Amino acid sequence: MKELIAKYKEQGFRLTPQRLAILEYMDGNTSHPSAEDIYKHIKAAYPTVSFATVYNTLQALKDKGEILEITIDPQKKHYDPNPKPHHHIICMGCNKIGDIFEDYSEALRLPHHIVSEFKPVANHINFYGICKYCQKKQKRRN
Amino acid sequence: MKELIAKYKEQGFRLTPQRLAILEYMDGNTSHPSAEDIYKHIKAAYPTVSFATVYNTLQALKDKGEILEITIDPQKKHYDPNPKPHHHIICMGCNKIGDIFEDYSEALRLPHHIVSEFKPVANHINFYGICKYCQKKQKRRN
DNA sequence: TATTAGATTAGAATTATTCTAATCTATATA
DNA sequence: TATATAGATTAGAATAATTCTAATCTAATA
Ligand SMILES: [Mn+2]
Ligand SMILES: [Mn+2]
Ligand SMILES: [Zn+2]
Ligand SMILES: [Zn+2]
Repeated sequence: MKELIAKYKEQGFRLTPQRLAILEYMDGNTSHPSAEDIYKHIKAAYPTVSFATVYNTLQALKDKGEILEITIDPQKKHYDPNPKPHHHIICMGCNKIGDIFEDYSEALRLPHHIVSEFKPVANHINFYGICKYCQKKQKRRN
Repeated sequence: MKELIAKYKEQGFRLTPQRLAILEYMDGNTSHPSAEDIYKHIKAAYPTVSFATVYNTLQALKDKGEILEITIDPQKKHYDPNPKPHHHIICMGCNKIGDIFEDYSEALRLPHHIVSEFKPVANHINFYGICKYCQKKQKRRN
């Protein structure tokens, strides 16, 4: 975290209290928060913070490659402070997102006709499932 | 297509001209249109068609398992008349989406700690790349 | 301490999607 | 074929996520 801050300063990334709060909230956070989750959290300490700041900061961090934007929840984007390529599983009940650090890249060979149409850059596997909590909820309903 | 219509009638799925137009447009369509793409196309033949009808019909077809909703473009949902599980590659330049029918399921084993937290239901691989057209465009810029 | 490029803010705008409630119609049945 | 009606369509409002704007503020530098 301190190294992070030093690194950002070097890069001329101005460190404002709002940005520090966002960085602190994200640091090591494995909950894959949405912009709103982040906004609400930061707002507790900085009541005048705006969504624009949250989105601007997320965009800046994304551009730097420090966070990932996750496209798995059809409702909204989620953000991941772990930029190391990995995969996700989302609960179809409550949208909770889990990390999957398995490396499947060897197996994900693309067919030739695709490679001749697209230059592949990255890949990301979305697993869909039901979390333990939602499994219980389902049973209760039956 | 005719079988499709027969099948829907059996199921009590009322066949309106708007729905037929949507079905015809989707049938065999590999372009992964968005709701707006579909709306614009249908509107040419049925100028009073509404977005609500497009979304309602897509929802109904999704519920029947006849189409897939694709979460790969962070901007909007795309729809796929091919409900057979398969994967996609999206061009990071123009958002064009291609099909990948490779079967990777054997390789996509989840680690135990995930399986004990989530009951897996499905998976979908998003490949990201640059299509030929956008590759050319990039070169032109250099 | 003064300067200023860049950041923050409130609120408006935009975009995708869903909702509402009035009207219409595909289908079943007499 | 005419009628009844459950279900579909519609225009437009509402909602939700995200982006934009332009006025104000401030972190970093000198
Ligand atoms: Mn993650
Ligand atoms: Mn497809
Ligand atoms: Zn859940
Ligand atoms: Zn392209």
